[in-house]
Amino acid sequence: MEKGDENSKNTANQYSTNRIEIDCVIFNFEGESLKVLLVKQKDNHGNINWELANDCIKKGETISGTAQNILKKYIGVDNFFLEQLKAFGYPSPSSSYEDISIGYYAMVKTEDKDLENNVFSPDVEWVSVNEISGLNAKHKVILDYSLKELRQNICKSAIGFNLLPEKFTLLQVMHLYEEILGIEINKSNFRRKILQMNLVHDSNQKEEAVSHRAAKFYSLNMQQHEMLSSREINFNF
Amino acid sequence: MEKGDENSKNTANQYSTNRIEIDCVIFNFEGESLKVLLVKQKDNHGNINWELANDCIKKGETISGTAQNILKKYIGVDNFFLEQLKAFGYPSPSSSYEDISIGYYAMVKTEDKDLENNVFSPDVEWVSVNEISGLNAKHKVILDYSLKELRQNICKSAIGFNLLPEKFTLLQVMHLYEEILGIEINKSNFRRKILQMNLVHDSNQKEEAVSHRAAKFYSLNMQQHEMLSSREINFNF
DNA sequence: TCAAAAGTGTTATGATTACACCCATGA
DNA sequence: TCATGGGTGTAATCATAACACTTTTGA
Repeated sequence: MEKGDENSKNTANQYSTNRIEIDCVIFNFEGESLKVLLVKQKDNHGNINWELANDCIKKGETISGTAQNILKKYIGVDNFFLEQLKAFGYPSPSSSYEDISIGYYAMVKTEDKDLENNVFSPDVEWVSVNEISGLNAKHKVILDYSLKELRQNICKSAIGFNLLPEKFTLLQVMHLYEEILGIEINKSNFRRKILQMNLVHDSNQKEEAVSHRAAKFYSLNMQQHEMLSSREINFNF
Repeated sequence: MEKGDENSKNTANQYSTNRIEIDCVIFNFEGESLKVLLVKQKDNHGNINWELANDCIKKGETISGTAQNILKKYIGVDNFFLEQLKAFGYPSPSSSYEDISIGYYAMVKTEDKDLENNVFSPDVEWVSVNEISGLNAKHKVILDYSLKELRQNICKSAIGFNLLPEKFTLLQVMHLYEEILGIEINKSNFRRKILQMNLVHDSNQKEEAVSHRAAKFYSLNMQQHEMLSSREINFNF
């Protein structure tokens, strides 16, 4: 129980020698469905296994810097929303110290998703959150946690708009909330609510070439940095 | 940017050699004020410095296990609420890898606080959150984050009751919320709200020897494990 | 009998819900 | 002209806020 009585292979004795990895749950909203970027990996037996985008922390990198670099590597663009979830510990196969993952979640705008081309590796896929299978157990825990966090946070802040293009229709917003929260929302009540929040403003543009009345495009009435803190937003449906 | 090209002093090469510490913000509600346990520490120059209860991860310990052991060491009792905040990174004085703190916050019931005696060290103090000074910068960040988290979580779950004795009056609950949220709450509206939530039940006991009308004691109508998940609680004042 | 805190009741306001309806457009 | 989705209006219901009031107790 006293300090300094542990094995000290590491230069920083007295400190633990846990292995640390950064894992990113990268979200995208496309075709009415919430998707996550998964990376294909072959294990020693040649079996295919999916995992979250991840990397270890490089010399000189901060932990959030590592997460940002993972995003840049897989997504190419660099206007994304990124926030830490928490640290996850799990038994190490090779050490008596737990392995540690620091989980992050990110959101990428649909319009930025000329991603398929940018991604260096073909072993990458956007998978609907409802259709994920073969994700390793440790990453499944992080994914589930990120979904819980995402659901909570889109209700108390405007971060959900990071999944939509710059210009969007009110119904797109509604479908986003319906999909992520797994609920049905009344259309007219949703419109009234979001409009009187003064959160979006009319861009004076309309849909074109749709086979029904064209919807107005709106854009978000808020700076990126205001998203998480500030402004009392309450999307309780 | 490729894996495995970093310096590999550590046995676990390819993995980083960040130093990790577990920090605990331990809350207590006493005499109408929210307090935090701080530990006195002398730096190399003999100056007094306060820090959060902390330790490094011992061999064979999980990260949450380390946090629990910190609680046991400083508090003595072992029925406390404990939850992780997140991982914090900050520049290391001695390495090009960031140092990492995994922050936790804990709540200790007032009645369990025959703590002053149990605590092994005299260099420990309960300080009102409004009166904290001399806390080192890294721990200040964690403390501030824990307060934000605490404020959010007591509004959407019943975890705040972990700061109260088993039997409490409705006004005690109200004062707890007023103190933590830094607001004033209307008494009759608060009573109506909490009673119709069916969250507490009348214990058929009353205050004794008070120089005013004795208040009823209530107790929480919920199991510990239900606290965080489940049950739609909404303490929006 | 007074002060202090417990505890009750009432009304006004505002948000949410449910639902019916009209509008614009391409096929 | 019909189907489809965009968009408006309204009445009922429910939660909240504000505030005035009564009750119980020890000093």
